[in-house]
Amino acid sequence: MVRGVSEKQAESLRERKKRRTRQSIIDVAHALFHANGYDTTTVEAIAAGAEVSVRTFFRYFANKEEVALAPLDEMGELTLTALRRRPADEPPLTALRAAVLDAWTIMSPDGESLRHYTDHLLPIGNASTLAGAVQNRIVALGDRFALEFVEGDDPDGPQPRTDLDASLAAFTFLAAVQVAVRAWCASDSTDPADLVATALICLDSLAIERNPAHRA
Amino acid sequence: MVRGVSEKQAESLRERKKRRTRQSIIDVAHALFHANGYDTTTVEAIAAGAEVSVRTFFRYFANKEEVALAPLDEMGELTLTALRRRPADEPPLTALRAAVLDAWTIMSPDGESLRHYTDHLLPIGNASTLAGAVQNRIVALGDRFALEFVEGDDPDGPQPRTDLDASLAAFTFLAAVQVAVRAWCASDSTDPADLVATALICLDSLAIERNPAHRA
DNA sequence: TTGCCATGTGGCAGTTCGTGCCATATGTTT
DNA sequence: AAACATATGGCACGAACTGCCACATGGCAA
Repeated sequence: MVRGVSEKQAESLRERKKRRTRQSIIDVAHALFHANGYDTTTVEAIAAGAEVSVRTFFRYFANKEEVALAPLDEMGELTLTALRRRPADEPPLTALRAAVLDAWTIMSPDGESLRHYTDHLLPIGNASTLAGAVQNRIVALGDRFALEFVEGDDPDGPQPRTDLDASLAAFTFLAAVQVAVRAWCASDSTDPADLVATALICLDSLAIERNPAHRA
Repeated sequence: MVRGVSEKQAESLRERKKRRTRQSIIDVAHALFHANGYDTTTVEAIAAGAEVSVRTFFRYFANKEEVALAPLDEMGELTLTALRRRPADEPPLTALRAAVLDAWTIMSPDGESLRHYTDHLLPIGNASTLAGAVQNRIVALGDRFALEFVEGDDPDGPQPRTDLDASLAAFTFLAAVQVAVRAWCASDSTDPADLVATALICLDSLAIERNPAHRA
């Protein structure tokens, strides 16, 4: 974080307090989730640990799921940022593949940062209560991915095409990543590098089954 | 329903009552959802309409979502059954495409049966509260699809392959269908035939973006 | 410093979903 | 008709949220 110093003064005391409170809630919540599991951890306990009232907790997070999935959201934002840095004429699947690799590995070549996320998200992935909420985030992310491709809507570019194509690229991509994540979770590996490897396999074989002859 | 008569006697009075109660709950619930929306319809109201206690409602359905998505589950079972009728040596995506067409159209060439489902599911699709639960069903269905491909595990068949491939086929397929369903819902069409057409477009263009040269 | 205004916070009452427990009612079998 | 299995209802309870109002705290101007 070399830059960012210059704009630090713009943050008032109020805003700093809010940031700290928010982060404190997240930290306490994830510590409790890790220790006791998501379901058995009450909002009351989180609020007590973060030294705020339950009412205030719900002012920072709309529900218990939101605080649990904050790291997932952060990862999504990271990927989206990486996607926006790709050249506009790149085919969607190529750009997405590169973007997720950037977000996962470039930012931390040793995989430590990715591990930071997986550590947070692995125990949560086992909470079946959260599965629906996770999927919701993924769908929302897919829509934002798709928007990137139709927005760069120059008619001469080879890729942009229709909304349907953009959505298809985004959601097949996310399906591949999900398959990889689920396979990695099901395996006994805890090494983030294995996750990256699995994801690459899935992304590479995304389009291999092009049926030679369709029976319409 | 020509057959099925022979096994009717096997259903005792108790079982008949339970079936009727269950169906009554579903009917009342969906009528209320249609009239007032999912969120504002309380379990208490459903139970009252079906003339059972709230406690009994929760013996038939684990939660409010389950009764709302009962038609979706039924459609999933239909598709799975259709999939099992496909020849074992068919490529996964081909088989899935044919299966969903069977489930959607063959069983009712005029599209009336499909409309029956869309009528039930369209108002529910607008309830964002249910989005997560819907996704949960889809993931569960995808796993069952994938199982069909690895179970038929004859090493000489050209398709079965690894678990990863099976999952990829299932989930990219479901992603395409979802994109189609969402596009159809976003459009102003209420004609199920348009849904089928959109789904076919999505399924056909599933694998078209095979990037000629990957930059590994 | 003083005072005013905007905003963040806590507490409380209330709604809804969902569960455990036990008594009662209904169907089934001998 | 008695004995058994199972379905139902009612109640108490916990936990997630929400609306409302009073209070406290930070920001800003005279």
